[in-house]
Order: sequence, then structure tokens, then C-alpha cells
Amino acid sequence: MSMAAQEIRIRLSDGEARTLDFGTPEGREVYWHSTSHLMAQAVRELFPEAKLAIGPPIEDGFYYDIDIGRPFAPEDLQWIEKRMKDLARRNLPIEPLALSRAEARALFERHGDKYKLELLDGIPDDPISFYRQGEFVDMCRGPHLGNTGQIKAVKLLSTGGAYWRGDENREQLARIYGVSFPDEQQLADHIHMLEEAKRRDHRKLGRELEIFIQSEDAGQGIPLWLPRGATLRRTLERYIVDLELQLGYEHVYTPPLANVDLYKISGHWDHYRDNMYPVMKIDNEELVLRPMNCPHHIMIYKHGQHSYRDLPVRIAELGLMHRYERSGVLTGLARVRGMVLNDAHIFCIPDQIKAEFITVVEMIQRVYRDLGITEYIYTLSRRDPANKEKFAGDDAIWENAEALIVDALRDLGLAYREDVGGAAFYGPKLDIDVKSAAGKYETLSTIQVDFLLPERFDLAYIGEDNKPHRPVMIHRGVISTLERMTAFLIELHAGAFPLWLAPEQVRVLPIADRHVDYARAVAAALKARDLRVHVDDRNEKIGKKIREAQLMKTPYMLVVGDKEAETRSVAVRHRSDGDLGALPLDAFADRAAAEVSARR
RNA sequence: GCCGACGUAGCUCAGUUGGCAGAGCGGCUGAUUCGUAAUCAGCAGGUCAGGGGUUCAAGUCCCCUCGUCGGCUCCA
Repeated sequence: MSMAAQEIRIRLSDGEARTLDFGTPEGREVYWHSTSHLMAQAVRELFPEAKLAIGPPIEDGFYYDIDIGRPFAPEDLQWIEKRMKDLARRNLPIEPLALSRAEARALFERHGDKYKLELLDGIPDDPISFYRQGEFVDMCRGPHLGNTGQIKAVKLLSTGGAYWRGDENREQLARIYGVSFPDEQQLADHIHMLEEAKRRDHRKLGRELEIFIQSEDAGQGIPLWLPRGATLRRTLERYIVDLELQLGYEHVYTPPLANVDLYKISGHWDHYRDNMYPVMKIDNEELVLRPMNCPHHIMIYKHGQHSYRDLPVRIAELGLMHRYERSGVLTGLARVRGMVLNDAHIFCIPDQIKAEFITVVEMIQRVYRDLGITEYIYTLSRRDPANKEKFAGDDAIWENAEALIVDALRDLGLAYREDVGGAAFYGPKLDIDVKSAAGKYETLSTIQVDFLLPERFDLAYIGEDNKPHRPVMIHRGVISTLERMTAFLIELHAGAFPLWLAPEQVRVLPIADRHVDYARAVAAALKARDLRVHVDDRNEKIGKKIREAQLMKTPYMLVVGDKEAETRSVAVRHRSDGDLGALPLDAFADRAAAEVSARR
């Protein structure tokens, strides 16, 4: 992509002309917004009955929600795209236009534009800002490009359903997604990037690399981990548990079934029931599959008395939980119905919150470094002071907690976004959103301060004054669920996991049958160094064995033949660096073991 | 859950206007013993997602169910 500024000429609703750079978020926003209008114009010409809803720019393109009484077919997109190109080529001026409320209403009524009429009712202005290009007029705040000719390269990407105003009880509209650029090469690069994301799709790689499968018979949203996937998962489990033990967490095991009363006390039964499986009545109990682990950890905290000297108490678990997710949202390992969360609950004195927060953030940074995650942002979710009734606890507690978090973030020197009103009902939180291979940010880690559950479960510690006091809970998840983290890592690394995570680290490839014994000896020596190694002892040519090891993205392939067997060496091939030449077996073992412990 | 598309061998996919279910890879057997991305030959493998219907005849047309994919809504 060209680094030079790409100037685009725009026009504000008052008619003033300005220039923007397509390379900036504002520039792209205007550019794509105008492209969505161009698409609406094309659709209107091809489908005169079409009722337009909304057509905003999004992070990587634009969409327009349109009602033509049926969904769009792929062929429709071709026609629309072609018409858009014609309209762009005609280089129509895009001009602002002020219409009075009455004029706007008359215009929409003439077209039967019921969605626009509804939007109009929500806009207080009079007159109202419109833009016109050729025959086409759309209500819009703007700004827009000065003319359609600046739209050089357009691609309509996909269609889908969308509810009017995002409300599933209202009309279902047809949405068309697209993207556009000032230059054909940029479009080609963008399409290439989309293909690359598809190539990395963890569902595709998960099957090809034998990480997991889905079984129709086992049920929806219940992936089955294959041996190689289980090895990857076990590596993650051991890594995170060891790290947590080092950092002063105590690990526990609690079962995924619970008496529903536990979740009635916690409030989940009221707030979260739609995501829970129904109650199972057995003997005299009503059992549920838990959607979260917190109440179990609270039971463990409550089991004994706690002195202020013992706090913070950090209870951790790789906790199995089940959540009912609507069938349409299930996605490979990324969105499932049964999952294992890297969960912990820190019970502390209020003035320990800041220090605990800092420790958890530092832990997350370290874990990301080890996993190869480099791009992420912090989001502080606060209470909305204008909407206090949605949040539990009094002002002083909230103000104090938010101040502590801000203070901690300042000590850490971290830039962060704020999401006012995004807090959990029980307290403020910090989310860490990680950039995925597809370029989208998703929340993998979270740290939440909770004043409510200690209250509901009547938790206490004994203070210096020999009286009971209420502790604060911090809920924190570092590596998310093992399912989602695995999906994320597959896509991040395109299946080529760093050596320490690779399910199969080394594959030994004997050249002929007479080298199999030596190959097995090599494997045994490497296993003794805790390396995960297999021997490909099939009667196949070396080229084929290499090809298949490459396709499985095996980090190291060791070719062994007469020369190597005689000198107790291995011919090392790396999956991305190629043939590295021969090394003494011990030297290779040292090199690989060092690479594993450095987690490179 | 809603809208749409799709579902053929373990995997990737062909299969004409309805007329005998196919290929490559993989698997098995045999030959071959080979030096950095696919050795050759033979064989086996199917309730065409499941159920119902139309028809002389259904992988193909219609209906229902299940699942997958793309969206919406929601989210670790």
C-alpha cells in the first residue's frame, strides 16, 4: 500500500469543500460512507421498489440495509456492482441539500420509505441535511465525497440478514457488505488479506492439523479435541497453572454441576438464566450446569476463617462451565457450549486492589509475550454516573474502585480507552482486546472488581480490630477459555505454532528401512529431553515424508540416513528456514530444548 | 433463535434437460529401499445428512427435520 497521502475531496453539509487523506480513519469513513450511498443509488435504479434503511461505514468497508421484499442473490451483487461502477464513472457531483421536515416527509412518503420516515422522527433538526447525486437523494448528515468519480475500485463482498434497528422482533432486512478504494491495487491487496484470513480459519486448520473435530452425533457446540489438539491444550494448561502457582494462586477443582440455589444467591439465576441449561431435578436437589465458576470459589473461601494477614487469597481453576448459546452463534472452538475458563478469584482488602490489579496486568503482558501476542489495547469500563441504578453499590465504593484502577494504569504507564457504562453491574473492569489475524479486536483477558458477590454471600475477613470486614473480589481471566485461546492461537500463527506450543515438535524421517532403528534411537534421546517427537517409519520416499511433515507444520524435521547413523548426527530441516545442514544429535537436542524454554 | 446459501467415500470435490454413483488424495495389499514438498500397480470404501412426497424412474424436483457456512442478535 502506498505511503503517500491519498487526498480525497469532500463536501460538508453547509457546502464547504475540504480535503481528507484516505489513509486516516476519518478519510476512509467518508469514502466508504459515500460508497454505501453509491450502492444505494445503484440498488434504487435496479430495484425501484427498494426501501432503504441505514448504510454506514464500518471498520473495513461499509454496508447498507435494504428491504426489497426478499434477500439479495449473489447475481444481484454483480449487477449492483456493475451499476455502481457506471455511476462512479459518470462522476456525478454529490451535493448537500437542506429539506424542511415537511419536504423530507413528503419525499419519503412518495417512495414508501417507512424506515427513513422512522429515522426522520428521531431527528430533531429542521431543516434536515440531505445529499443528492444525480437523481438519487438520501437523508444524511454527511460529509460526503464531492463527486462519485473518486470511487475507483469497488467490491461487494457479501449479503446477510439484519434486523431493523438491531431488534430481532422487527423486520428482517437484507444487508450488503462492500469495500472500496481509490486505487485498484489497494482493493487487490485487501481481497488478498481477506483470503489470507480465510486460509487461517481455525475451523479449517483445526481439521487439517488434527486439533479438533465436530461431531453431529455428539451435539452442536461441543467440539472434540483430537490427540494433537489435546497436546496443545495440555501444554497451555500446564503453562498457565505453573505460572499461577508461581504467582501465589492456589489451584482447586470444583465440579460443573451445582445446586441451583448457589446461582440464585449469586444473582446469576436472575441475570443469566437465558444462557443456562434448565434445572435437572434429581432426588431432592435441583441441579444446574454452571455457567461460571465464581460461586464455587466463594464456597471455598467461605469454608474457613480468614485473617487480614492471609489476604489476598487467590483461588484459581481451569473450570469447566456450560453456557447455552443460540445455535446461530456457535463457531468452531471460538464459540462453544461447554468450555474451560482460565479463571481466578482474588479475595482482598479494598486497599489491596491496586497492587493486585498491577500484578494481574503484568501477568497478562508476560503471558501474551510467551504466546506471541503483540497487538492489544486496554479498555477501562466504568459505571455510567447518569445511570446509577443499573449498578450495585454506593458512589464512594465505585469512585474509589475506578480511581484505584486509573491509578494502577498510570503506574503501569498504559494508554487505555474508556467505556463509560460498560462496567459489570457489580463493579468496574479492565478488558484487554487482542487483534486477531482477521484484524478485528476481541476480548481475551479481563480483570473485574466486584463488591456485590462478597455482600450476597456475606463474605468476611477478620481485621486488625478483631472485627469482621467485607473483602473485595477480583475476577480475572488471563488466557480466556482454552477453546477460544486455541482458536485464537491457530489463527494468529496460521497453524505454525512456536516450538514450545507445537503438538509435534520434531519428526524424524529415516531415508530407508535400515535407518528406522537409528531414527527410533534419535526419538528416544529427544523424548528424554522432553521434546514431543515422532518417527515417520513408513516405507515412503524422503520427499513425501518431508512434504507431509511440512503440511502438518512440524517445526523440525530430522532426516537420518547412513551418514547420520554413522556419526550420531541428524540432518536438520526447519519448516520455514529449510535445510539447516547436519548437527550432532546432542547439539540439536540442546538447541531445541533451549528454544522451548525461551518460548520463542 | 431469525434471514439466506449449502450438505455426494475418511478429506477435497465432479455428477448434463430426472435414466447404471465418479475422480484425486487418504486407507488396505504387493512391488520398490530411495537424501530435503507427492514411487508404481492392484483392491476395498456410499442409506448421495435423515425422514416423507411427486414420478415408470430421484443425488437431481417438492415438503419437514438435523447439521454446516455467511450475516443479525449475543458473547469467554
